[in-house]
Amino acid sequence: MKKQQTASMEDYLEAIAMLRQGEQPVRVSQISKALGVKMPSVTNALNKLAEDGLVHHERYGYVGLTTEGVRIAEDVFHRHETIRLFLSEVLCIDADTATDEACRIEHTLSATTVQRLEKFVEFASICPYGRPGWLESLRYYFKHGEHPPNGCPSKCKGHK
Amino acid sequence: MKKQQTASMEDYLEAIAMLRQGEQPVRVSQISKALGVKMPSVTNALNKLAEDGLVHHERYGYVGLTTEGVRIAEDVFHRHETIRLFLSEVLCIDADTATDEACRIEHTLSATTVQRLEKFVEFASICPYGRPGWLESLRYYFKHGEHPPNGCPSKCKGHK
DNA sequence: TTACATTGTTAGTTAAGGCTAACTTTTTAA
DNA sequence: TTAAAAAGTTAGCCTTAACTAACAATGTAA
Repeated sequence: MKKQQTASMEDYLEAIAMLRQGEQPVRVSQISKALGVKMPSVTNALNKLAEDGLVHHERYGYVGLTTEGVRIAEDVFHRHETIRLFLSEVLCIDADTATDEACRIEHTLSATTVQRLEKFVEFASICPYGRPGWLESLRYYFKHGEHPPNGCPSKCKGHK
Repeated sequence: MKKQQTASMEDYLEAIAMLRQGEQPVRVSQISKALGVKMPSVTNALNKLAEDGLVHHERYGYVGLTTEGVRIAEDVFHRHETIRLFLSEVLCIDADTATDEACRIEHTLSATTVQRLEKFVEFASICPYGRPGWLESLRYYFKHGEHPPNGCPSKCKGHK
């Protein structure tokens, strides 16, 4: 029953979950806009997802997620956010690119890798002594292609 | 002319480039084995790639890459290696999983992100004072879910 | 040098997932 | 309250990329 969904189907589930957060009930046209596909593609996808027990969708009516659908959507979204944060916070990729890229990678990363990335971002941001020196140093390295001349900036001591 | 190749076509180019490094001339059967697809799929792919000017392939004969084919294959391989190294060296993903995962992600990462990842791995490994303390600290964090009790281990001083 | 195994190709099928065109249902505004 | 607009669906088509079955070429061993 819990068959693995394709990247495309995961995108539909994720989009529905996002739209559900607004006050409006979710409609085919909204999903279409959100994903940049035409409405017939949405109808088609919803039929498949309904068969798999992940959405409910009455003809010409509203779209909703089943419990299992919510579970998967949240999982995808979690992967998305983890990747986006990593790209943005650690690799200093600009916000829009990071979001785009997260959308593509979120479907191909293993659970383990996502876990590690998550811990990594955590490690980088919840440092007990403020932003760790190595992260400053990394940014310097991104910019200049070499380590800072005097080693880490002052905060490295704090991190130690 | 330089039309963007699909993930699948990139895989074929990459596989051919790998096989070319052995002493044997590259054959359809080898590509088939290397990618885990049947021979007709290979023939089909080679026809497309030949049309795009990326491989040459005489019927019932050897397979080779054109200059442009080599360029793309090397680019894919470079992405692959960068990702694999990051997963393996920084996130401590085991070797086989890292390779598998790199195969999937290599097709979806932007050039910028690959560059940053590359610099990151470089930053982490070519530290002027030996393995940086924060990397040890990161591994501790992976294992125990929290920063090391006494801050970085001794090598952090070295890094600073 | 012929018979058989291996290798490669062709033709046709399937599945996913997009699209357009045409039709139906629902909503809205005159 | 009815006509037009908007929203949704259906049907049919296209592309990618795999597959099997059947056929063709090549290589090898008796």
